[in-house]
Amino acid sequence: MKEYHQGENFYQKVYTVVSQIPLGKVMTYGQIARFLGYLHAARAVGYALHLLPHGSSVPWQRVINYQGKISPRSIDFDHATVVQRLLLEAEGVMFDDDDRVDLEKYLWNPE
DNA sequence: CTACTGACTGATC
DNA sequence: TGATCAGCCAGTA
Repeated sequence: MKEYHQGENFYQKVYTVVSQIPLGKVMTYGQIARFLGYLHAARAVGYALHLLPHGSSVPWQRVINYQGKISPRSIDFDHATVVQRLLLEAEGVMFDDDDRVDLEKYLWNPE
């Protein structure tokens, strides 16, 4: 039996990886997907985080896109994106003039 | 089961 | 360097 859609297992893996991102470090959606064995499941990773409730112990703010920028989710109510940047800055992550972070410096590579 | 969407990425223009 | 198109995975209609 093939198990193409991992379902909740996939989400759990995403949460587990994100939870292991050290403070002051960040990861990209694609990197997480590849780490889990999915080469192009970056969108699914973002979906998993989007389902994450507030108050969760998962540091969702440390997950950004490959450009090093925070992905906009709602043009109408993007308060979360602002909060995400503030949280990262509070952790020591510096944003440049283009609102991007230096992935070469802050990207965390899981073992 | 098919179609569309979404916190993405990589290739092309 | 910046915008556009297509591909991929999971979820919902």
